[in-house]
Amino acid sequence: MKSPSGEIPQYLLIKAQLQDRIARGALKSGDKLPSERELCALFNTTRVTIRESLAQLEAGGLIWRADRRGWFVSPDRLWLDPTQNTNFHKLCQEQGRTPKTVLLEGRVAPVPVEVMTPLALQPFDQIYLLTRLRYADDRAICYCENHCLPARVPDLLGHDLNGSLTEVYQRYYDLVYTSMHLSFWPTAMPAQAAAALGVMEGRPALMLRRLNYDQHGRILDFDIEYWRHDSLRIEVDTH
Amino acid sequence: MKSPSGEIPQYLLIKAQLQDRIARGALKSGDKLPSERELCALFNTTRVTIRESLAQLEAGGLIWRADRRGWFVSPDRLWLDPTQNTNFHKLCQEQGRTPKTVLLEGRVAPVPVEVMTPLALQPFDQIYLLTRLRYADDRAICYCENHCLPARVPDLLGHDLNGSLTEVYQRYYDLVYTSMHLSFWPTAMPAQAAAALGVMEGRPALMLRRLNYDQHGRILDFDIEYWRHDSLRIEVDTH
DNA sequence: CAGTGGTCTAGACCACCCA
DNA sequence: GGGTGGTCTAGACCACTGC
Repeated sequence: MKSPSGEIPQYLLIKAQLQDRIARGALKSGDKLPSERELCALFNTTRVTIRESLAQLEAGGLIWRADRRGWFVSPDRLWLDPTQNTNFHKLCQEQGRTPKTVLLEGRVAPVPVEVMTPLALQPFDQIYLLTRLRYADDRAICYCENHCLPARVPDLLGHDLNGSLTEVYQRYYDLVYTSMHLSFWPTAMPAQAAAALGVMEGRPALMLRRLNYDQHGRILDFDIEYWRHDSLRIEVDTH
Repeated sequence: MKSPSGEIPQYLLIKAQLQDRIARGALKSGDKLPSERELCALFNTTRVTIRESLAQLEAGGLIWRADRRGWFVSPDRLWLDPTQNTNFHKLCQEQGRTPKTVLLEGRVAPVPVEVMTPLALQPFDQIYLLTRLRYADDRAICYCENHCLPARVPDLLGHDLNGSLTEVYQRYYDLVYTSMHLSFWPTAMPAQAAAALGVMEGRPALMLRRLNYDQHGRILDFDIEYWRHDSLRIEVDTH
C-alpha cells in the first residue's frame, strides 16, 4: 500500500498514532514498545517505514532505544540552570530522581588539543582526565570528561571520585566553583560516549562544555559532557 | 558487499570519509554534496545505506538538506549568549553574517494554552501573535512566534515588524527587555516551523522559549523559537 | 534457541526542481 | 523532461538478548 500522491506519508501517520498513545498514557514512561516486527504487522508495513517513524519519535525525545533491546518511552527531562552552581546530585534529588555517578577512568594524560586553549596550557602539559558516567534512576544519561589542573588539585586521583567533584574540591582543596563559561549545542554522539551510555554512535546528543573558575578567579577545570538528547532541559533565569 | 561480522558498519565508514572531506576543506561551507545516486555509485552501495550516513552527518550538524534539492555543507553556527540582551540583527553583524527578519503573519489571537500560564493570562484573553522567520546570509535558520501583550504594546500591528522587535518596543513604547526566563531543549521540528524553514517535519531542531520582562519587572511577552539544529551554539558566561 | 534490533540489498514509483 | 530527493516494498543475514 503506497502513500498516494499529495497525502501525508505513512511514517508520519504511524508516528502520530504512537505519539497519541504516549500522550494519552496508554504507553507510559519506561514502557517498552512492541517489537519492530510486531509494529510492522500492526500497521501493515515494512521495517524501513516503521523505523522512520521511530527515528522521528526518538529525535523528538519521546522514545529512546536501548541497543538491541528495543524502544522505550522516555522519562521526563531533568532540568538544569547552568548559571546556578548546583551539582548533579542535588539537582536530581530536588527533582525526585535517584542520582548516581560512576568513575569509568581516572588518569594523568597530555592535554587534548581542544582543551588546551581554554585551559591556557601548552601542548605537552599534563592534566588529570576523569571519565565519568551519570545516572538518573539507573538510566545512564550523561557521559562526562573532566580535565583538571594538577596545579590546583594535586593528588586528585587519590580521592573517591564516584560522587560529587564539587564536594571533593571543597573538602580537600578548599576550592569552590564560582563562575564559569559554558557553551553547548546539539551534536552527534561520539563513539566513546555512545558506548558508555549504551546508545548508538552518531545519534543526536546534547554537548555541553564548561570552563570553571574558582573563588579566586583562577581557571579550575574544563568539562565536556554528552547528554542523551532526550534527558535534559536547560533553564536560565537572568533575574 | 556485506559488512562482515564484528566490523564497523559501512555507513559509518562512508560517514567518516565524507566527514574527512569536509574537515580537510575539500567540501566547503555551502557546497552541495553529490546526489545520493552518485554517492551510491562512488561507495558501491544502496541509497538506504547512503542515507543513513547522511542522516548521521545531519544529526551532527555538518550537513543539512534543502527539501528535494539535495545536501549541503552547513555554515558555521551562530552563537548567542542568552543572558546578554542583544538582538538578532546585532548578533549577526558582530559575527559577519547578514541578518534578515521577515514577518510571516501578525494577528490578534486567543492565547495558546501552553503560553497562558507563563504570561499569567486567562483562557480567553487575547494576544498579538507574530510569526516571523529569521535569516542569516539568506538561509532561513529560525522560526519564531512572539506572543505579545496588548496591554503593553497597544496597536503593535500598526508598526513595521520586519526588523528588530526590540527596537519597536523601545522606540514606540519605551519598553526595554531587561530580564528573562529562558528554557530550551532539543526537539523535533513541528510541521508549521518545518514548512517555513524549508526543512522536513520531524527532523531534529532546537527549541527555545523565552519569557521576557521589561525595565519595570513586568511580563512583556513570550517567544517560542525553533532553530535549525545546526545553526546555533549557546554561550553563557556567569562572570 | 527463538526473537530482537542492526545492517544491507535491489529494486520501485512519486512529486518536485531545474535546465 | 531528466534527474533529484522522498517514500516504500520485500526480502536477507548477522550478533546479540533474554528466556
